[in-house]
Amino acid sequence: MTDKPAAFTACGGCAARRLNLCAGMQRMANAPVPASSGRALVQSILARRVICGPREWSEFVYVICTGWAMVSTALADGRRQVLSFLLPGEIDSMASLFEPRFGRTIEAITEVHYRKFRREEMQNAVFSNPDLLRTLGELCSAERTHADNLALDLGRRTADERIARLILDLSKRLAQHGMMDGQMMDFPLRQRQIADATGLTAVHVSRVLNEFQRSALIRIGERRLTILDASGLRRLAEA
Amino acid sequence: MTDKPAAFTACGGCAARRLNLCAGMQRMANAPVPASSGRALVQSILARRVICGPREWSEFVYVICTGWAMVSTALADGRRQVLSFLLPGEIDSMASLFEPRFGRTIEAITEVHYRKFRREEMQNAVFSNPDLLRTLGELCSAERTHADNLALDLGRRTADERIARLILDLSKRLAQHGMMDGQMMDFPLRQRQIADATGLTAVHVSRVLNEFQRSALIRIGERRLTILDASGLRRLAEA
DNA sequence: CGGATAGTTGAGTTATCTCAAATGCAGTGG
DNA sequence: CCACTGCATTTGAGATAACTCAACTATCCG
Repeated sequence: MTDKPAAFTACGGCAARRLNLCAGMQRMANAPVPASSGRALVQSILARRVICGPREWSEFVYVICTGWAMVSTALADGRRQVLSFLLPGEIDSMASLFEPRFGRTIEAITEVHYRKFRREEMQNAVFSNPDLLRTLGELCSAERTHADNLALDLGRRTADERIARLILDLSKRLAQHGMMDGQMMDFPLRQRQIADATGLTAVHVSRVLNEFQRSALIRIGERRLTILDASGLRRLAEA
Repeated sequence: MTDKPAAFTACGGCAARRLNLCAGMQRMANAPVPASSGRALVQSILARRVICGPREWSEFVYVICTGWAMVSTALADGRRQVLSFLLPGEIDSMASLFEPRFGRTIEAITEVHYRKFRREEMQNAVFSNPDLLRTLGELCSAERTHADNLALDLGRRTADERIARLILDLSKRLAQHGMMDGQMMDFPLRQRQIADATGLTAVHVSRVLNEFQRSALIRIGERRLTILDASGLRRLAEA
């Protein structure tokens, strides 16, 4: 829970596109903390810690600055569905700009630096700036597309397809952030988390991932993933 | 494709809540067509017809006035996922207020009367009225909740749970529209459509539905559904 | 170093799917 | 009005993708 303005250089430069906070909002993310807000709004949190719990009424909107986070919902009996992984510059949902989002948990996957904006201030900023308003629309639209694809994945695609698509989606988003090292990327996800994102079990994820490695599609190790055969992977995913 | 202002009385009175267009927008739905728009914006369409195709660039936002419609995405090989069923007063997605929604098909399930608003006019109306703006936020939030639940259903719930929940969700929404007749409701859905909404096959939907009937939870016939044992159904759904 | 967490692998199970045939029902055209 | 065609539903039988359980190993973290 320390102030770390230095950490923000990481989100300054990237040309965010899809679920990301685009230019306008990124500017906000990097802006100095408004004098009006009486507390430091920049936070850092350890891997695996909860950033915002499902029953927490929060007056803040959270923006990831560095690291990976995830958003999930869960059932009383422990079944859990990951709704999205958040990369730097991303927000848990446009909807949280309007109302606190009950039932969703945001947690850190790696160590995360994030920034909290008072919902009200953020709303005012957005609604008073036509530029930001347009951005809002685009993000809303992108978010909807993401939700649609998730439903299509979970409802209609096979395990292989879902996992291939997850890998490709992450690599694409990381590339947009300039976070790909050739075909290699950071890959801090646990198989359990992949399972909860794809509606599978961890055991099955393990089998599929190993099958992918045996077929020389990808290579995983040291918490990093290399795409060896992008077109093969895409063929699997596009089905 | 005829003008049918009379049809709108049906959407005038209901206290819309979740995905519905609430008070403010309902007022818009019932307002006279702006003189500026050079064509009749009220349409009627037969059951099973497509209202807006997946590749169609539409400058309109569609609001259902009477009847049931559905929104879906599909894969090239025919696999299809229904994203939501639309009841009177509902809009396909808040996001369509900002951008045309490619990849989604809106089709009529029953005969449908719907209204088209020019996206731009609707945007202007919403952004110039703080009341509508608040409504927008609520709807955005409700829509996100719906999407989250859909993912949780498809990824983590059993067939029985999904189907029980679909029935309860529809009955709840119909009740909000004053469209329940005691425990009885219109139920124009084909099993194929239920299957595509729940990520199952039509054959399996048939089995589950019959099992529900054998257990005296529900009763289906004549395109109507009666909930015989609401608490039993809820117990199944809540898992 | 030691305990906890994460990943692998095998064997057996099951929810759901596929295929297929039989029946019902609705709309069409003669 | 009826035969005809096409869709929707039901039901059975068998197949399979993904799951569960369980044991083992590897990796991480304090």
